[in-house]
Amino acid sequence: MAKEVTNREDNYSLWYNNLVVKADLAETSAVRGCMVIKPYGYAIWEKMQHQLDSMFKATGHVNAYFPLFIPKSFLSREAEHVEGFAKECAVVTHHRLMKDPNGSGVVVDPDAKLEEELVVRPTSETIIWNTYKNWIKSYRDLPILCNQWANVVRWEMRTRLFLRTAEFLWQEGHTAHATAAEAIAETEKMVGVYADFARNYMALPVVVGHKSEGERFAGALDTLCIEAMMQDGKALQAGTSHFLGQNFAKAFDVQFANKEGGLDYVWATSWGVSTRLMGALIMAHSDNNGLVLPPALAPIQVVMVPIYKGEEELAKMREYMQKVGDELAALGISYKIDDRDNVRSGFKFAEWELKGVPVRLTIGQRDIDAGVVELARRDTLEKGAVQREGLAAHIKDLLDKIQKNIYDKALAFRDSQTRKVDTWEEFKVEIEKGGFLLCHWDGSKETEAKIQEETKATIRCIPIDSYVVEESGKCIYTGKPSARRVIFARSY
RNA sequence: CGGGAUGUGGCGCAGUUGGCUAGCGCACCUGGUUUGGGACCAGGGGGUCGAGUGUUCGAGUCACUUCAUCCCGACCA
Repeated sequence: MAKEVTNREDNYSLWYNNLVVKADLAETSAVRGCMVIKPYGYAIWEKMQHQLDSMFKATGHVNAYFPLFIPKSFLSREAEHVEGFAKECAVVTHHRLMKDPNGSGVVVDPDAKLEEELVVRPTSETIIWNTYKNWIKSYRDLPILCNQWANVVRWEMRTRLFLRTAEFLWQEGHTAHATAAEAIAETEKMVGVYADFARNYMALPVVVGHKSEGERFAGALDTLCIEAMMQDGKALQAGTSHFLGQNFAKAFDVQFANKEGGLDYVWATSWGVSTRLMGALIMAHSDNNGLVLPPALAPIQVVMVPIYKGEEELAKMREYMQKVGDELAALGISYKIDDRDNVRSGFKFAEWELKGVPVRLTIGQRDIDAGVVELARRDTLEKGAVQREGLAAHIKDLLDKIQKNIYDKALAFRDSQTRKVDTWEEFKVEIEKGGFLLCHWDGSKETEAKIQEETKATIRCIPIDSYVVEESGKCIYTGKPSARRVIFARSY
């Protein structure tokens, strides 16, 4: 039988697409650019959601929900914001269908035209700030620290499962503060939460940094981000946290009475991560055998496959494996007993590897007799016998090791693909090889645009916690002075 | 919206210069033998060839139109 997954090395895009489909994560839908997230894929997303949500709660945030539809006029209140999103909005113009008078089927009822068109939210700043206006009168009403879990629509020209779909799931935090300092602190705090989540749960090494002016969120004064590197050397923006200044407060006239009795505009932030994180997870760790899930996000951490002959022996195995399962559950480890009788064990091995389950136990009569189980690690593909005695504790320890190993491997890869480049000639050669290029840049939007035009490389971020190189040098493109290096890369 | 390609059972494909009953692999169903790395044997079901028009005695195959999808650009979390 042919391999389910094509080789990463042959065609990274095709490999990625096949993997997503074969591992039962998602598939394209009948609607252009949209995606069906299948139960297994959604289970991973739910793990992410729950972890992120608890981290948001721990930092004082609460959840709320705002409308899907945004009056067109709201979007245009903030000039840069509308410019950034206008080209990719889905617009609702009518509210009723009718029978086609000239044939069969239905047509849009021309009499049901909306007075004002509604935009399906590409992001919720405008509708939320229009709401916050009513919530905020005094400094005593601040801060407001809300998050919403929602879907948004951005009508992209070209889509790719998880990484860029016309509709996607995400969370968006929107906060309101009395002072700029407090809002900036919030922006920094939340990008820190994202970095923590990416590193410790997704096992994804990320660089925290500032976006350049050209890459900044439409309407923000500053955008902080986490940037990751995929196994093909391309960069992926995995999360953003924006300091919005008073732009939205001014656009929606949100003022509050300060302690001194004067009126001030509110300071705002917004921050979000999306199902794109699923794409990052898949592309960062998977190999040619399929998905590799970090234990912290694996819906199933341990799968047990019985080896048996006949009903009677299967029943015995079930009983034996259930005891192992109970011990695992007692330590908070999720497991699955794959007792399907209609597929062979070899098939099961391959299938669970494809789905990225971190640990597999194979148990047959000869293991029981010897007081061992066969244990296979997904991350290293090693397998060997482990004593039945103390098995659950051993696995608990092992899951931590696997989590760390996956992170270390990704980090080592990223470091190996990151290098300093000092001349324009060298830059043009190196960018073709992929990876992060640490370069001096004169800080201008124009230079960044020209470099992008000529090489398709963008400034991923001005790093603040990894690859920080504060040194004077000359811009690789213009030769003008520069005080630090920034990260250039091609990106998704 | 520009450049390129592809549409044939659920999926992946073959189908020579138009020709007879449209094939193959995987998957599926039935029976049996198997079961420690994606089993094997036998039997079986399922497609009018993206859609439309035309040329022809005859079209999966040729022409035109149209739709859809994918890739490369522009756009992007």
